[in-house]
Amino acid sequence: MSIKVMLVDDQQLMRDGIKMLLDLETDIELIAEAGDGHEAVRLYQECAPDVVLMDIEMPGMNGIDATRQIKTLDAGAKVMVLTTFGQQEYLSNALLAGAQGFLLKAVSAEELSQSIRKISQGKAVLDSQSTEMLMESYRALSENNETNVKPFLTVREEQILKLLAKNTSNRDIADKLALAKGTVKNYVTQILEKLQAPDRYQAVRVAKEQKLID
Amino acid sequence: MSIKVMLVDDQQLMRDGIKMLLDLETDIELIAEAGDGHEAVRLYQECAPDVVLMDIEMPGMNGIDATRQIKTLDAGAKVMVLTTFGQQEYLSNALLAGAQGFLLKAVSAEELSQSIRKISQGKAVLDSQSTEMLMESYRALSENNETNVKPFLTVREEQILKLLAKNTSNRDIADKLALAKGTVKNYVTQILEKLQAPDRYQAVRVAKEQKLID
DNA sequence: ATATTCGCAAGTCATATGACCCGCGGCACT
DNA sequence: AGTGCCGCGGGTCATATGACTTGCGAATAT
Repeated sequence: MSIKVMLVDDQQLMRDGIKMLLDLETDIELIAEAGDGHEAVRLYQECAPDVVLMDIEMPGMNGIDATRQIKTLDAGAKVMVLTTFGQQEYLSNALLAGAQGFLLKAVSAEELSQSIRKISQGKAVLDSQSTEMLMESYRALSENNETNVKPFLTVREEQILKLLAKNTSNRDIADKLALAKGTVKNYVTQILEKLQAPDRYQAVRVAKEQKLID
Repeated sequence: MSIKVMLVDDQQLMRDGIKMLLDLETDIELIAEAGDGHEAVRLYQECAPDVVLMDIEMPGMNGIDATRQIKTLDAGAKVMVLTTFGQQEYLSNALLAGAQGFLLKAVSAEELSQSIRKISQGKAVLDSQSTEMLMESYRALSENNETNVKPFLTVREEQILKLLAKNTSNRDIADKLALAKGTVKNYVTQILEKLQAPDRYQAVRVAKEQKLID
């Protein structure tokens, strides 16, 4: 049983070239072609290909939006984005749209067919350059991620956290510290955010775990 | 010129196995072996290998810390982490420690030697399963990342941004809007954060690009 | 002419406030 | 009993303030 592939690209020449390459592979069958996003979505429903090769820059609907729509229609769809330019933004958008694969058109024919086989088995596919970019982005994001950088509370926040641990109401905390009730609520919200807790009770639990109090 | 590889793993058997595999490759030369992190760091400086194959779970210093140290000594070091278990945490830590490669020991001999060649050329290497995990993590992080969800300004912020665009000083903005100077500064800071700009001038530039003003 | 100091603009951070929303329990009206 | 309204606690958000830091240029001292 050969792998059924749909090819989406606005350039006829590119489509023809890829068609030629895939013709050489006995286990890969090109069953549909589309020239823009709308056509791609329509044809996907009609042909149910195993793998979609998706260009990004296209007139009408672009490849990212098309990918999103196809993934909405069929969460199991396997979409490999295939693009000339490896901007970080393209990669990011492709992944967020749900693509499992992302290749630059600079890849060799051999690499393309191997990648099609991989993605058809449900594996994720990324070329080296994009892997590098993704790693970089991941590092940058991790470092910025507030869950990593905000575990510590200010003096006021700690005061209030201690009262929370004694099950004190906002009203009572406000009286004790001579603050407006709204102010206390605000601090509680801050604490919840910093401790990644959904409410005051969980916050106290987390704080105890992390030895911030008691 | 063959690729000089250092192998770090606490299990003798694993080292011997990999040695055998690499012996079959004429362009890959195993020049050093270490059984824990400390030895790895020491030997790295002595032997200056092109590529380090690094296990994670080891007695004494683990592979993650060793990777971090090696990358501190030599930012251009090429470290490929090679591990039995593909936990998300291992992958994340390896990347944050600076590894360019991450492979599960489930890979084939063929894949290992190909990966060594790739990483020696400065390319990033990830096996399919880890690629999948990294994509997932990236998606999760991106969604939580406040830089993506906060492009919009409040009424006050917009007011102030417009004045910034006219090159107004904090003092003058404060007078015009009947606010304390500190308040204005605070709004400016918020705007900078939301627009991802380092200062007021860049903020205005970004705002114009994104059609938020003018 | 150079070094020092002073002041100011910009920016960061903790603090503070109230408007608003949501869910829930009690209470009145039917 | 059912329905609807009220009050209240909890939580989020925009707003507001001033203490503190830093970089820079102008004034002053050497």
